[in-house]
Amino acid sequence: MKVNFWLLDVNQEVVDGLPEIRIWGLNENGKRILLIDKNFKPYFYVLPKKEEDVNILAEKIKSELPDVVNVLVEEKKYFGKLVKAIKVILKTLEKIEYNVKNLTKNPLVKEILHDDLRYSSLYLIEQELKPCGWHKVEAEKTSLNQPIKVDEVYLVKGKPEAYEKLDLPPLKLLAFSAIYHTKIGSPNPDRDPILVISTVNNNGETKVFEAKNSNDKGLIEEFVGYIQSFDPDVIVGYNSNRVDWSYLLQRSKKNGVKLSVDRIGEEPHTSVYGHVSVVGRLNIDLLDLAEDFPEVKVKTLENFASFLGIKEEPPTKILETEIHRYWEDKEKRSLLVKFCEYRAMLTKKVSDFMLNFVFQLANLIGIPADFVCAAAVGFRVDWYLIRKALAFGELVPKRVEQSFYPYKGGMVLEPKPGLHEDIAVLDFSAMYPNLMVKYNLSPDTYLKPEEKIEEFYVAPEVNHRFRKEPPGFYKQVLLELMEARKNIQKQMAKLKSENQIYRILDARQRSIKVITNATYGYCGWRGARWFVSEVAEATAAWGRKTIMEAISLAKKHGLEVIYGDTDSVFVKYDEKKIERFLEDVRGSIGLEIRPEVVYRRILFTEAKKRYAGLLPDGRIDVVGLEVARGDWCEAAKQVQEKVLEMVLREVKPEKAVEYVKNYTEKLRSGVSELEPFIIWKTITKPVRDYQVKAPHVEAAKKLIRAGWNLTVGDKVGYVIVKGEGKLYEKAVPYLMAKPEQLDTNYYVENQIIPAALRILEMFGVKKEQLGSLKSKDLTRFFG
DNA sequence: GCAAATATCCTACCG
DNA sequence: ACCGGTAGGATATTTGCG
Repeated sequence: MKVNFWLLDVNQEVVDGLPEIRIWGLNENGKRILLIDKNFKPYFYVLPKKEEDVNILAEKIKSELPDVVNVLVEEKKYFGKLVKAIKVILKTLEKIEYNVKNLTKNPLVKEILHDDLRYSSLYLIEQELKPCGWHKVEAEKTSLNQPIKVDEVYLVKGKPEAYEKLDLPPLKLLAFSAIYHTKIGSPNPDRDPILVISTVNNNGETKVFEAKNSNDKGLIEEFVGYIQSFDPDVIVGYNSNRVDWSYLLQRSKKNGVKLSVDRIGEEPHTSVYGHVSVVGRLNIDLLDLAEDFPEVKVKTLENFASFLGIKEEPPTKILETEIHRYWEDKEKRSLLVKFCEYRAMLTKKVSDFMLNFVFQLANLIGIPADFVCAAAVGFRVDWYLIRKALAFGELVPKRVEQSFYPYKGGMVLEPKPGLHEDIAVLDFSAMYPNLMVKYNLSPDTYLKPEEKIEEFYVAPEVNHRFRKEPPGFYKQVLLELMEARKNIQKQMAKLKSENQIYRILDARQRSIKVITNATYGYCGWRGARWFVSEVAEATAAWGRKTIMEAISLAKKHGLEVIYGDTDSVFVKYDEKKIERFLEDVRGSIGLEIRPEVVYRRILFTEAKKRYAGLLPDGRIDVVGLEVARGDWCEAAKQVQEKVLEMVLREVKPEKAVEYVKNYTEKLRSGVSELEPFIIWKTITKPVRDYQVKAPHVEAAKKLIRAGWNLTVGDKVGYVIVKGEGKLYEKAVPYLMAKPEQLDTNYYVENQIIPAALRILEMFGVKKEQLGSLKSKDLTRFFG
């Protein structure tokens, strides 16, 4: 019989020593199904050192190595070159490692490939199965003797076939949030129980599980029981991969409870990319997705939700340090529970915004959704290319850390400082991808210096050569991506934006854009499987040539160029001239350049990559300046923003001077809250590895000493307090400081005034006018 | 011997 | 654990000065 299904998750099992693939899905009737495929055999490729040895080697492998089912000599491509490869098909997964080790020592063997690709991922790719997409397959009903949480189990008989259908099946989703007990520092699962877990499902039903007398055994059992009875397809949390699942596992172990939350009655386990796998369900950590939004500086659930436009205030604001007091106070405990419910509800709402994109990204990349969320951009591109490579008959290179030389990147023009009126920003659309297509820049088209052929492109400055024909791997992939995106946009144009299909299409085109734009960065990444530095270097070189040509054309058309960065030119707005210029660029450069925005007024300092402009709708765009940064305190950023408003909207710098002066005077008299003065910085390496004593590192050490878990990548929020000595001696985690301790002088002199002066010094303003007490002349007298 | 000048470290931004 | 180009704060080290 034909079975249709939407692919949720996939995993591999070994039954009686033989590997099998398990596909978890939903069918068109909304039933949960499991498909078991026993037909796919593990394999790897062997490349001989000398092509003439291929048959001897193949024979040898077949006769001498254990577990080999079959050996095929195939014509493949490797970095575009035709090669003879031996496909070694095995009966089990067990002997792969042994055989690979054995062959590595064989003098006839040059390289072994595909043994580093997971069996279940290879299956998805080889069978052309796409996660979060619809397929049909010939299968027959079967049953398993282990208890499995699905409506039907099938044995796969044929090759699955994808079909186009955009609608999602009726997925059951469960969002959860947990609160842990602790008196000092971070909660420790060895010591501190789980106090509350709250869940919200996609029907809006809320559940709360509470510890009884600080014993969380019952809580865990009830939580597990609820997951089993609600039986979600998707579980979402926030920071669940790193924190909640491991905490739950450790508390379960301590309580002698089995955390069987998956569909086969087993416990969650950590998988690749730090992702926690729950068999048969998608376990999605929304924090992984927050990493894709650089606008969100401190990645709390609340900040992420607020960025997405979810305006929900917490019932009570509870700091981490206050949790145990709320719990121990019988009257306040309900507030803590409400707070947990609020976080679960926020998690659910964030998932409503994100899931379409997640599903479309998984569908495009071709690996399960929970997997794709946890993978960094480089690995997403990697998996996309692996799938394309197999379709093109290309062998997949291994991921090896390559030696690496820095190379020249994009070109940035010196801005013309000051205020300018009516400035148009014109930029090349998808410059790097288009250059890669235009000049066929790809790992397989790169010509080494000794290679002699007739038709090639030569990159400017760096002189790398690339064959014109045939179209390279990157070119084919990029053309396909760009074409697909155009088609989707055409379909979208026919629909209304509130239509569900429109939203899915939008998510799909966004996921395509992400991969397209990451391809250049990927090709220059030394960890990339298809890393050839010359490709990245040539792309950047062509980029520089292109923008320089655009600049000289702009000048030829009488346009005054104010600034430019990589793929953009900022020119004085003149409709007629710009029109002729754009036309000329299309004709003589052959790439499309588009008007992006016309700023009514724009301010440049002498610095590159930093400016602020007044948009036609009255809003202000701030680029690169302190307002756009996460490592300046909120107060300084707000002052700078106010200053920019007065300068750009009203052109009244003197008004801004008054404002800043009043502000600093008031600030010097003390503050009542710390929040606007917290400075957030990331800990980028283990604290003992730092070569200098930096304020944020000293603050981090204080937190660690107080029992907080701080790991690389975490942000530390600190304030500067009054006292003697170096700045780093006065940096204190904000949780450990009181408003009256704040070193207001530091904030005036080193935060507010520099941020304001950055703008106002363009108008000849001196820091003394803003209330600074520090000046070179004065220190000479008094110092 | 000290302060100014310069170098280095560090983070976060732009495209 | 995607690239290079860039700014700017703070600390560390060197230089200049009889």
